[in-house]
Amino acid sequence: MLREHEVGGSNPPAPTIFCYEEEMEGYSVKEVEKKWQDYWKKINLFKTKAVPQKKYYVLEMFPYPSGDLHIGHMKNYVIGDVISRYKLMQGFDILHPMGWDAFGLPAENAAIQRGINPEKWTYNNIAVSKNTMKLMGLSYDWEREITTCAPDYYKWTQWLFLKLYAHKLAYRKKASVNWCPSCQTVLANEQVEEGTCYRCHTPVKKRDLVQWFFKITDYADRLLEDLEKLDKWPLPVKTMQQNWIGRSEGAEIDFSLDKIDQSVRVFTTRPDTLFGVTFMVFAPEHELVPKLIKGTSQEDEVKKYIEQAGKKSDLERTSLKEKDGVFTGSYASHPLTGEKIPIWVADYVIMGYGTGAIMGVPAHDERDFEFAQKYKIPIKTVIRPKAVEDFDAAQKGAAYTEKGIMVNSEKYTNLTSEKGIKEILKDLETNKIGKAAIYYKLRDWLISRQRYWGAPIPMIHCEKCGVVPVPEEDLPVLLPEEGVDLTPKGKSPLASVDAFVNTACPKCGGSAQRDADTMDTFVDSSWYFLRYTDNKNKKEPFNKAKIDAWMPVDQYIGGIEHAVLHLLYSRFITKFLYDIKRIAYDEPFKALFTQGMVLNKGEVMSKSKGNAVPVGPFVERWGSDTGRITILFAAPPERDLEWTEEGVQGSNRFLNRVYRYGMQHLDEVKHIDIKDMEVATLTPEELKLYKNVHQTIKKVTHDLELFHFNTALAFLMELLNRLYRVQKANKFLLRFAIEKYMLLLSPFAPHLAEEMWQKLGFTTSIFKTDWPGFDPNYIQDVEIEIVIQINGKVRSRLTTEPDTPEEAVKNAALEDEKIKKYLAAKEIKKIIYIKNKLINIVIK
RNA sequence: GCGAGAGUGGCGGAACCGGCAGACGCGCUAGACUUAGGAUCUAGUGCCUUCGGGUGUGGGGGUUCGAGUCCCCCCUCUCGCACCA
Repeated sequence: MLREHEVGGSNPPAPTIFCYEEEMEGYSVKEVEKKWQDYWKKINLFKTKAVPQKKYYVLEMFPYPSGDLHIGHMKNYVIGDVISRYKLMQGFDILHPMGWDAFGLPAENAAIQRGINPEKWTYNNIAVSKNTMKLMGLSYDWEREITTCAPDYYKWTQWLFLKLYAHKLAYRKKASVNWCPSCQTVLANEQVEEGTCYRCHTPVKKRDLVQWFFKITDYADRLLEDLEKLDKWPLPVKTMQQNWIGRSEGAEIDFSLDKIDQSVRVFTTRPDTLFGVTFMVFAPEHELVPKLIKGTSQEDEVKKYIEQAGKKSDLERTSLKEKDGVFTGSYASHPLTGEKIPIWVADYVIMGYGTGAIMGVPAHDERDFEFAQKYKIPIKTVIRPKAVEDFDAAQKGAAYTEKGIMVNSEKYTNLTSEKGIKEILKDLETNKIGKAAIYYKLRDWLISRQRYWGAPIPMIHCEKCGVVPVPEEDLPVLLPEEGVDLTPKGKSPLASVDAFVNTACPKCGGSAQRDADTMDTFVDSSWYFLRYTDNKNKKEPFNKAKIDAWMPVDQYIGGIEHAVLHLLYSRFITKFLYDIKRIAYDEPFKALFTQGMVLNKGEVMSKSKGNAVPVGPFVERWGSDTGRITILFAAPPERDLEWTEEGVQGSNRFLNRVYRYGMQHLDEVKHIDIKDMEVATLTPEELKLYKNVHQTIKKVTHDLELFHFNTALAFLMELLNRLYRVQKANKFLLRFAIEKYMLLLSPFAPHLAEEMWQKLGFTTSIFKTDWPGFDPNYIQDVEIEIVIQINGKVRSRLTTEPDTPEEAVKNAALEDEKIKKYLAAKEIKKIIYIKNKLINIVIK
């Protein structure tokens, strides 16, 4: 018995596992798979057509080349490979490329820790990964390979930056940003998970820094609305994007201030609660706070509070903490009643959303309620539930947050919330103290990184001319290879490379400095799927005709972890390129499939956890086909999959059985042409098998369309079991069954299917053969079983021809011996007949 | 707290519109072939049973001739968001 740790290990393989057919000497899976991989390459099977007629673009998320690929990676690629081969056999012109998301921190860390050049490290890893992919026999067109850290790729990433800049969608601003102290760089909002860095899970800190942003918020509405177009995306991903964009409709309302001759703007989704405002809260970072407290008795206390709040991380400020705050000693006046409203500072209001100031309506907002209770601020009810005449939130001890009927609201009293919102907005607008507004949770995409191994931001800082873009013809701005100290010091390593930084201003020719930051690697991957369509173009990122011929991606496959990262960024960049008329589609991925993870001993398979099963040694021992079947059969692909030794053995057993069956009958069927088969001469038993083949073609095809690979394989196993049970059969029928069987199996176990195909005497690749169709005339079974129920319980069965009329079935059922026994002296109330399925006799 | 998804044998998982629950595989049991079996083949395998049958899809109720599937309530788990005004 193999122990689990031996899977893919270095033990010499047992010969019976290693061979499809134990009797055949020197016949190893390894050699057979190599043979067909070489053959596919030789005949250019996966070469992309320059001009596709009927295109199909299938793509798996490209990996970061960390070296050894493990089974978790393999799952992603195998799913894509099945689809690609299936579509190929259906006559599509396929684009199925692969590449490397090659910029990123691990290369830099390896360089720091072990003194290896990041470029060298990365290209070594690419070589290893690529070699492993070749062992898997994946159907990539390697001519289309791209590498994001190669200058001929990142030149165009920089080009993209310049285009965004030209359209005012790339800008620089000072902002409070997320800083990861471990990675020593800033992060975009999407890259912070529960207050920690998505990569290393160190709690992030806030820092005020000048950084480059992409204005993704300009696209918030379209990114949200167009989710509706993505009917072939999984709902959870769409929901996550929807929540992330976080659109809310409401109003901006201005409150005038007593201390200074300025008003403060708040955002609220509930203008109908305006009469319930009993206080205001400003975020500690709000720009007006210093002005408000200047010279007051509260000044010191407020300053102290702000200072403390500033020290806390986001996590400490938000999670599970009782709200606190301080009174500023200052007041605002109510825009409609003129009432004096006390202004507080509290860190439950954050600068990052809305205007950084809120109107406090404790009666109708849970957070405001909690705050008001703590500081004994009045709670004034202005909305009542429709069904309750006199409602008081303070008495009830909880905020009423639903919509309802307005009360205590002067002329608006007795209006519904919906009506009241409209009326109040109208009046605010007339008085120019408020208007309808829509706010988003989505923030602009912070793309500067203070690290070396990324695409340099193509910008130059000139004392005279300000920020000047590098002219397009000067791209790429190359990363310096010499004299770079990579040790993180909180600023970009490039900043201290004089030869890189010092340059001439493109505008005035005077001395100037290059921007020393590099771009977020998610910028690299936000457009890579476009480059595959024209990966060798030296003049432009892609040719218009070529990209329009291939885009959008028909089927994208990857992990759900990119739901609001890569997938959102890619949609944004695609829409931008559509707007500047570079591409004809404004959504990059027509269909998305998110596969589940591979677990080993209950934990996600990963190198760092030490439970990764590397693909190389595994394939070496068991073959790629066995790995593919194990992955595809064990669970539906969207679900997590527990990798087990038993699963591997079962899959290997299945493939051996397929091969053995083929070999057993090879002599018999080798020279048969199925065109000579006469279905009319088949015996009833043979006809049944013939129909089984047609039924299997139908079911496997159907399941492939739905990504139900596990059930498709179950049907193939079932058919194989039936074939084994047939002792003697018509040669033509056997040939027919084996041929169709190999075709159906080929997307799943391509090497074995190709091998058998050749043994059957074919001289062209099985993948150049049409996917089999079924004859609808041979789908229905020769005879069917009808269940006889009494009061819904199965009591007997009868066998009959399909579509037997109701009367005949009824009579037969009533004549059934077992049934008769149940019916003795009972009154039949009614009989329900479901054609070809069951008959239910209802008795008293 | 909000949002999404899921709960079916010893295990992974099947079951289209409400119509035979447990396909297929693993594991297990017995047998065959064997020097051997960790190969292969055959048969069996939800649970209980007095061998008639009873019972069974997280728990409880309901609709229906009939519910894993539809409706209501509750429990558990996974994932995402998390003071979003």
